[in-house]
Amino acid sequence: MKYRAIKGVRDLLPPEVNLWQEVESLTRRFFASYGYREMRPPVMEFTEVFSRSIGETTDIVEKEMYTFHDRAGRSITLRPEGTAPVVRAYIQNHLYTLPSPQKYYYIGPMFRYERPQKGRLRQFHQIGVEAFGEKDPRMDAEMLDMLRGFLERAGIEGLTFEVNSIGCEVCRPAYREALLGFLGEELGSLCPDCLRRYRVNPLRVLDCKAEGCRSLRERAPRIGEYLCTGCAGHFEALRGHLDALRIPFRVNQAMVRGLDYYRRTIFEVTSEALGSQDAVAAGGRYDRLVEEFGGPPTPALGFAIGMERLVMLIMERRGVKEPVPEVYFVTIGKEAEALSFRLASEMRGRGVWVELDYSGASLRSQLRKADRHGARYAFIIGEEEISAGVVRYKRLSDGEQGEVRIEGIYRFLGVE
RNA sequence: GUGGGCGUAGCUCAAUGGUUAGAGCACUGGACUGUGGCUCCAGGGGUUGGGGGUUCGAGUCCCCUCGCUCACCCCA
Repeated sequence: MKYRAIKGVRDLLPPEVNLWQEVESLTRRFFASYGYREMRPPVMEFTEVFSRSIGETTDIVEKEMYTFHDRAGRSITLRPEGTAPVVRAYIQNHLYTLPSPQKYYYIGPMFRYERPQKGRLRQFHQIGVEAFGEKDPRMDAEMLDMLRGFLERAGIEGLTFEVNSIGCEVCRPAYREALLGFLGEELGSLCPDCLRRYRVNPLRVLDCKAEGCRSLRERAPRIGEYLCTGCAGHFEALRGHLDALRIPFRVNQAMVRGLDYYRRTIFEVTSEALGSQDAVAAGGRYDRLVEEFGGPPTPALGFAIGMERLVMLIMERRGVKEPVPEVYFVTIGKEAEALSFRLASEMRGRGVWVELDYSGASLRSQLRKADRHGARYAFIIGEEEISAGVVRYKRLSDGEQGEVRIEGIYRFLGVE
């Protein structure tokens, strides 16, 4: 084989692609009732759009971005996530002049240079939503409600909803200091990975799977105790609203986000059926990002759903059904071939899926092909049928056959 | 970036260091001249991922390399 696809990307083929189409159409229908409209930002941006928002020291920016220089020497990056481009577009197109809140969704590919594994690709796809201009915690709850409803409608079960508040620029530094102080006394019992986390992103130590670090977590200071009154009140209200909407959730004080722009609410939806990369969807608030991008102060929040992971879960639950042709023409003789050629064109024009056989092979061979294609009906035409002005139909599921006049084909098929 | 597992026909897999690398499924045709599925028969299809080495002899053993996959890391 001369060429292969690049590592970590894949071809999306039928019948799986049918499932993707279903998911996309559910997205459009379902999100619309929450007032979300589609936005289609480009798949590439100036590199700073990502490095300034996601955080210079995050893994994504440090080692996972597809970055290159265009012919004018500018640094361009294939989007590793969707929020930053949408925020950029929100500001550039003055969408903040429209009545708040402004709610948008997008569907499309993201790119991260990582080692592929189950549920993790270098080109993957997200359904993302962003809502701008509303700080009320009911907006957070509304968004989780939409996410919950969407996943339910997609037919997925056994999901865990976790929420947390990581505070704001006022209270988070205080917690960070407290945690650093605590961990500084315990460096001896940290695993090698956590020694690195201690320097880079200490909050992540709480998330460690190693035995020693886990027991440390019990005694570590908790973010909940360090939230300022604003953040604490916001979080408490959110929990109340989630209860009111009967959204089952768990508070996970160890939950951390990998992107720097998050403030206050963060959340994650996971499934045990996914393997090690178990997050189906995740998101949170980013109340300062619009301002940092040069827009007016605008509270905002959003989430993204991993489409590959979502489709994996749906496939596991109900598989994929392959659509089949309605009619497969089987002909004997030139005259019959010509007739079926014309008929097929007309039928297709009326929306019937018709397949033709150009092989000129034996009747049995043509019928076998009709069967292999999974067609519902074989339409058989030979000299007898032509002189009688009929087609002979054979229902492939049970072999029942008979004749139908050519004018009566559509009624026979239940078309119109 | 690190570690484990696996690379033989389109797919799933056999083959103790020893003939010309096989089977099932799939594909094409026939048995069955205008009736599919079931059965039987036949046919096409291979650089055993690639390179080097050991050996009288390598799909099999050794080294390198590439790919896939799972996990770590990180995340959707």
